[in-house]
Amino acid sequence: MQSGGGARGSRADQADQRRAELLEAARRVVLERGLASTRVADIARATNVSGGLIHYHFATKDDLITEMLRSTSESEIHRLREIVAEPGTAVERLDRVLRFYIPASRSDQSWILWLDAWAVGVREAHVRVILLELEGAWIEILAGVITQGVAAGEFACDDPQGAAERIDGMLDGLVVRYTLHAGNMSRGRLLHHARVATAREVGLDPATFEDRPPVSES
Amino acid sequence: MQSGGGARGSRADQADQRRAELLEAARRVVLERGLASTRVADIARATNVSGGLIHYHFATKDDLITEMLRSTSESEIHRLREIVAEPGTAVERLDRVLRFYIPASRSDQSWILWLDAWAVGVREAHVRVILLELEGAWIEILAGVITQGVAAGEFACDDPQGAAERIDGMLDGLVVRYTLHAGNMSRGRLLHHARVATAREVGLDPATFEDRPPVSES
DNA sequence: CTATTGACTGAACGGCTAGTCAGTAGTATT
DNA sequence: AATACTACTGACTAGCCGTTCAGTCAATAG
Repeated sequence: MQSGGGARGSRADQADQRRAELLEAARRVVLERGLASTRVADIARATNVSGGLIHYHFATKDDLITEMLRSTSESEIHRLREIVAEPGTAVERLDRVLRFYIPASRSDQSWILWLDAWAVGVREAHVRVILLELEGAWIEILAGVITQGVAAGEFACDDPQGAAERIDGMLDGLVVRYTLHAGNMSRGRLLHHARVATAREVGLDPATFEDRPPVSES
Repeated sequence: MQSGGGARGSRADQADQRRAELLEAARRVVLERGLASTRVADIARATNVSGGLIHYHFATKDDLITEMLRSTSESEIHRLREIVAEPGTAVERLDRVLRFYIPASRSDQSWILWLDAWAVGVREAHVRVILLELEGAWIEILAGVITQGVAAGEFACDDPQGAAERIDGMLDGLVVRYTLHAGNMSRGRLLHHARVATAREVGLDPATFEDRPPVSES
């Protein structure tokens, strides 16, 4: 006689909702204060909840943080897959991926999370797994778009996997520079670098990317 | 205790030597345990010294860590400058820089330090300054070699600064991948990527780098 | 010689924080 | 209505860790 109807007020739903709320709060707090300075009490305060409740839903702080990283990674991968699935030429879809990679502005701090996670991932295998999945998805999707572009005759590239790894690596490194020293690397310059290097990898004139109209028009 | 070999007996020298010893121990311990898990007591133990002595030479733990990062960065920059100063064609010197960038083996963990430092640098400006100097030196030196190669007629590149930024970024990103998931990125593949992308940036056939006979390196 | 300074020790302090637990209120079950 | 269960609270605890400090010993100065 379980209340299988799944009404919004059911206890199972309430618990799931609270868990999601705590994960989201954890993400916000970690972005704001950094992983090393984030306390369980900070996350509790950000949710207007007692400290004890955190440990009712998550056995340890590590569990909470790890699940937060996992859910963030999964949602990034999901959005990325949506973005490449949208219609367009391979050039358009590839450029969309590049623009999605790069923080929209200085206030977009989502990359800070991964800088923190890299440092933790060096020591903790379960975090490393999440990072590997995220980076693997990026490379796989980049390689897929390139392969499709080659098949469509848009690109010339005899090693799409290698090209994807190089592009992904370059973006990672440049975003670090952008995140850490925004004064020395504007978003425009970052995007320019991404497009120049990508154009070379797929055998196009860099202007092909640069000159694309910013939004659909006409 | 021991008063060294005679000339090094003075108290000022003793203090300097102890400071250097503590910095070096701090570096070893941080590489081994990670920045977040490094305790003052760990560094004291690694030096066979009391915990109190650390604070006799360094006001706070942060001071010690920051100075350790600074001295490590400075010595890396110094070695890098030596490497480019050695004679050879621009191709040879550029390839030497690439090989110096990439960890010699899995046991070369020096990059772990910078992964930790990136995460800290997001929050702390004095660490960020050190990172900016280090990355700036790399880019400046890469751009210098490329410019010289262009002048010598070896390279074709109309934007050496941009090329250096892209190469530096790609190396950073790929080394992260190598450090975190060595199973997915061998040193050979990393070096291959570096050479392919660099060759494209300076207008050479990638085989130019690949086919060079292995030169004894430091 | 005595006085002073500098390097160093080891114990102790105090602030901080992850995790615990007994209790409460509200909801589903019988 | 009585019972059982679930989400939640807030006070508490245990232990970690940076920092301090009184005191020791050797080297140097006067």
